[in-house]
Amino acid sequence: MKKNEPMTICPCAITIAMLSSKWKILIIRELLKGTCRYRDLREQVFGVSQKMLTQSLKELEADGLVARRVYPEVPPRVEYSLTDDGNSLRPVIQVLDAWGAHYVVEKEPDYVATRLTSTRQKIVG
Amino acid sequence: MKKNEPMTICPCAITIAMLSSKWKILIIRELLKGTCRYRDLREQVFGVSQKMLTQSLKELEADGLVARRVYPEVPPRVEYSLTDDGNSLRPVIQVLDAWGAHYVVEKEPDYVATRLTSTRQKIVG
DNA sequence: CCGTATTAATTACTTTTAGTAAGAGACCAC
DNA sequence: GTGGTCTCTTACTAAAAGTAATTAATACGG
Repeated sequence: MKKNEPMTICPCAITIAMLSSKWKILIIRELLKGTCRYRDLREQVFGVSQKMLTQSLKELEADGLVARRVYPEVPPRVEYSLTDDGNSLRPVIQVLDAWGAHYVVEKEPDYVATRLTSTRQKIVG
Repeated sequence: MKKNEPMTICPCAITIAMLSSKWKILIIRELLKGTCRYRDLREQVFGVSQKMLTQSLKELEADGLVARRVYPEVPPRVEYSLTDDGNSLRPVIQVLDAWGAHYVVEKEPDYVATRLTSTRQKIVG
């Protein structure tokens, strides 16, 4: 926790910073399937609140991973899609997915479910 | 946000649940290099507090990713290492690492540093 | 002896982040 | 006008993370 030290940036940490918060990864995972409206994401990304969805999308846009397109209609229509940088996360998401699937098989779904619903977040969908 | 719905577990979400919190990933990244004492981790995982390190290690142990071995000495010696399941995360960490490195090259280090030190966490090391 | 150093935690407290729920604006169909 | 749709905001609460001080046990220097 020392300050004013020479630091080198750890690439792994960058990825974590960009994706931090479970929601971002799940949002990108959904967007990998194709362009989505805000409403679709809210339905598909199980458990995300409107606030966190908006906030996550804003940050992802700022990081250049997600593109936002507003259609001047009423009711409003906003479409989200992945940029090239966003799409470059496909193999990352795939590996996360594969490891999770492997872990379930190893440990039995019930065991994993216990862990998911313990002190920590209940991520499902 | 509906309740009492039939749910299927998303493998990607499982991975996120197991690794959630930047510290766990950075801790595992360090342990991939070999067995470590608590003290080593505190030095190598830049910025982690004793509390978060202890807490993260406890959860990782509970999830079967990390093994903890205590030597009855004074001052105490506790060694941490990865289990087989923990080691199976190597490709995951590698992909995170690779993507982060690619992102830096794409965006220029200064730009990335800005993002890392904005509203969100300052992960370096 | 007595104070100091060491290691792996823990505890109390503060700050930050996430979650919940309600509302706002803009227009159209009825 | 009343209700409905859609994308956000805002105000508030709960949970998680960060900070800093403290502990237990003992060896070691002087």
